[in-house]
Amino acid sequence: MSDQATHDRGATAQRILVDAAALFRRLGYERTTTREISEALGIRKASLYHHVSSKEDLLYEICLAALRDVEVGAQEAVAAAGDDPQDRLRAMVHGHTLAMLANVNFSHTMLTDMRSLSGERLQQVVALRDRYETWAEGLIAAGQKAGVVKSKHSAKQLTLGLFNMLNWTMFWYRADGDLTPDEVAELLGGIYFDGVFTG
Amino acid sequence: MSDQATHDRGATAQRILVDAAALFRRLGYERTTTREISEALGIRKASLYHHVSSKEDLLYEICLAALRDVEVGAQEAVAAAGDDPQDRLRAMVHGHTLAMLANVNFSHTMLTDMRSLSGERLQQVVALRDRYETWAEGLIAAGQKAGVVKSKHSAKQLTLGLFNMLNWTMFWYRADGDLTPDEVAELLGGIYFDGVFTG
DNA sequence: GTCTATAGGAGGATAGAC
DNA sequence: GTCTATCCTCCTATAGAC
Repeated sequence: MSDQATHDRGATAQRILVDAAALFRRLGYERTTTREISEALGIRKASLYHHVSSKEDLLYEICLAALRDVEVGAQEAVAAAGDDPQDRLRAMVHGHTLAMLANVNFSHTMLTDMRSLSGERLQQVVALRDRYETWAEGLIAAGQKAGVVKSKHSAKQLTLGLFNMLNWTMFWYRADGDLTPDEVAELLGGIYFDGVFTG
Repeated sequence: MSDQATHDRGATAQRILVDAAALFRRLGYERTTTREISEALGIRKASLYHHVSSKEDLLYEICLAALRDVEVGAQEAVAAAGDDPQDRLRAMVHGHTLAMLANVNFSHTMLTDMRSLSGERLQQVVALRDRYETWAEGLIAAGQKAGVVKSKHSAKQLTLGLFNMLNWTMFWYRADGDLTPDEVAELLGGIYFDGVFTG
């Protein structure tokens, strides 16, 4: 998790977020109890509330941190990639994947348990996600305009396909698995950009 | 839902599954209460238990039905496709996508809330899913052997990419949206097989 | 096959001492 | 900043009448 993510939080509050995200990924937000979170931290359940105002607050902070980290990771990679539309798209996939997998517990929680947020907070998280996806759609549209991305489908539809390819990864990625984050990015980008068929 | 899915269930029990799956997709399994399910059916909460032995039973039946429908849909499509490895892979994507979207509430619940099953039932559902994914991996491996699928990555890794591309669809697909199931299959297959870059 | 009533437990959150 | 004790609500599931 970036320092930026937590620059205004105490060290304990930050540990709570990290431990909670690990539990949320494993058990799901609704199934995880505040008692389990406190036990992971070695304190009593009531002590949590000195640092956090509610369980839903934890979810909210995790969603914001996850979205911000991926957005920053992808956009910095693209900014460093120069002007070539294909290079920019490859950089987006690489930056997105590395940021997502560096904090896979956060990304997983955000994508699958976002629905447990209530009212305004849900709308805010959805709006942030939509803003990011619209930015990605712009990269694809630029590629189409330059003639390097196929135009059989709209940029909107190709963006749906892009996030299909990227998002599901958190369900099977393991830090101790066969593939490094770089290799995952290379695999997914290779398929998305060039396909699996020869010729 | 296929008749096969439910040939040994009463009509009411089947309605309960359908209504429960719709609620589970919208709210999540853990958040959905038996009261909400019973209200969707127009009966009292206690009356549910005449048809179903527990809330978890509902989830279990939904997972089994979802897996079986997709597996049957994909395998029948492949059987009808003949011997060409590329045709067989295209048929798999088409059959899988149509079956998944025909019962998107079931597929969504299976893929996201499977983790709420306990013990033996979870293992059983995971084993069925793994069996299906291994079958799909075999189609890809056959394509590699025939030289029509790239061999830069292993069949296992290309299969991870395939289900990335397919599974996330249920998070955004809407029956009243822009795309028909056929168009979704064409979009996702087009990207997976041939990529989005020109040339 | 559906109902009313209730058991029995767990969950999130708070009060107030230390 | 952490603790013990407790409140209050809501949940799944069952009992037993109709």
